[in-house]
Amino acid sequence: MDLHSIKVACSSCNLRELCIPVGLNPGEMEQLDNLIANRRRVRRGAALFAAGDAFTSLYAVRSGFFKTSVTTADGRDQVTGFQMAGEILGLDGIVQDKHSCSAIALEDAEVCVLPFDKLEQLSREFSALQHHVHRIMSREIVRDQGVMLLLGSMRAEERLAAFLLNLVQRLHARGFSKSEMVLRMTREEIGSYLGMKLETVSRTFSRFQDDGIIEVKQRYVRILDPDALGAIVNHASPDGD
Amino acid sequence: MDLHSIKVACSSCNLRELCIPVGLNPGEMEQLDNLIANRRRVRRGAALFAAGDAFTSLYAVRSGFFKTSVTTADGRDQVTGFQMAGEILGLDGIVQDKHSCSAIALEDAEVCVLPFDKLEQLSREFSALQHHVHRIMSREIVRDQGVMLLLGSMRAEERLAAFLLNLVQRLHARGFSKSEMVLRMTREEIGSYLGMKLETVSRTFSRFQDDGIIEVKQRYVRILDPDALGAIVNHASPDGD
DNA sequence: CGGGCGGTTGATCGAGTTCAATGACCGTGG
DNA sequence: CCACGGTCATTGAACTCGATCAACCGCCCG
Repeated sequence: MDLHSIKVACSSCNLRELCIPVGLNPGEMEQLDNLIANRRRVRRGAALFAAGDAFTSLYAVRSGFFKTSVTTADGRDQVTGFQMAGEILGLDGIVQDKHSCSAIALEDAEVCVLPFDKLEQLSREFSALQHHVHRIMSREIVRDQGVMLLLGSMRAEERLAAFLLNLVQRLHARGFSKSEMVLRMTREEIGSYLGMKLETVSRTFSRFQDDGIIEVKQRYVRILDPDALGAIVNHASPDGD
Repeated sequence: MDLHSIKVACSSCNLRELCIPVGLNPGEMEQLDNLIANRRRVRRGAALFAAGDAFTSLYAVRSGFFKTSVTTADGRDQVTGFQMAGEILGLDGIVQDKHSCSAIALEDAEVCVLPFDKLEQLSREFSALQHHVHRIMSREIVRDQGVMLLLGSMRAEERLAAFLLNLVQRLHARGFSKSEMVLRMTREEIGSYLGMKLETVSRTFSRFQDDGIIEVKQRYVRILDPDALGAIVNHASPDGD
């Protein structure tokens, strides 16, 4: 029981500057503490929720790392995102009262469970919380637009460069290095997310390494030349203007 | 003045079964009527809002047809969606109080302006409206996941087939034909949305026509064999299982 | 120490892009 | 009413990037 429902407080959480509590005053945060039913542990490889599951709650990642993916009728699937501490999972479930994607832990993880009916109730009382919920959903929409841009109009090198910069930037916001990281996902998962095959991901990593832009050793990646990476992202055509 | 701010009522709108009012009782709908500041006309080719514009309102498409698109630093842009009557525009603006994409009218259009602060206020009073706003945002997130799936893991034929079926289905929900349509966008815009070049779009149209699946004449499209189109979408590999 | 999963690298292939020319449609003005 | 210009669409031919097929490596864990 203790393992699967641990009472915690947003007000004392070290993610409060990144997670739901952002911008709430102490009184509002206390209400939020009452909302959070419990935490839930998810083992590496296990699903927090799967496509088709009934929707009841949103989840705030407390520790660990997730991927979300959608699946077609014929079995192919597409990774739609990777989520780390402080990020919110489950927004897809609201429309149809069931989840349309699956969330799988890529390493042992822990999430805070936010029963959605209670969150709505509390949002009606506190306009700051209400607006914050709206912002979180809008942020997800904007993020998705960015992924569409990436998938629809970037070449392999640009996609991987954008992916690495995005990842390291989010890790940095959580206190990790600005230039080093250990990837939590396989080449195949990166490929699925970026719309390319695992071999292409691997080759592109190698090319970046040969060019002295990054250092790669399996899951470990170090960015040596962030500017070069940035230049790759927003400079498609190989002309020199 | 009259041309640009026309008072209207959701309660008497013929889109009330598709738009914001869905599921609201008469009292709630009356409140909604007070919310809607006015309508706004947008000429073909003009922007309802552009990336970077201050966010103040959501917009419900009353008539006409829009595209939304995002632009990279280096000038490429990606069409992220097409919107028709009853659909909501502007959700991307909430996070940063400014729009991150542009909405361009593909034909003369009219929208209902929904000031977002007032919508939030009203949502706090009426939980049905609140939940409905959440559903609209979640629906957009799920739609975006579908586009990612399309862009990340489908081939040209599948993308176009999925696109045509989606479009005709939405038109049918609005009382139009189940099999015929006139496209409001160019081949280039379709290509941008689907992550392919206009020539490929055109060639794929021609191939579908040669196969007797559709009839195409410029912007006019008639679906002759919807099942074949459906089979193309969720049956990637050309093996016969 | 051996088995297996994940990753790298090479060789070949092909879907879709690119470049280019032609054709259809539409509004405008002579 | 028709000629003209412009935009949008179609089609062909050559090319290219990334996919596919295949072999091998290396790291981790039992």
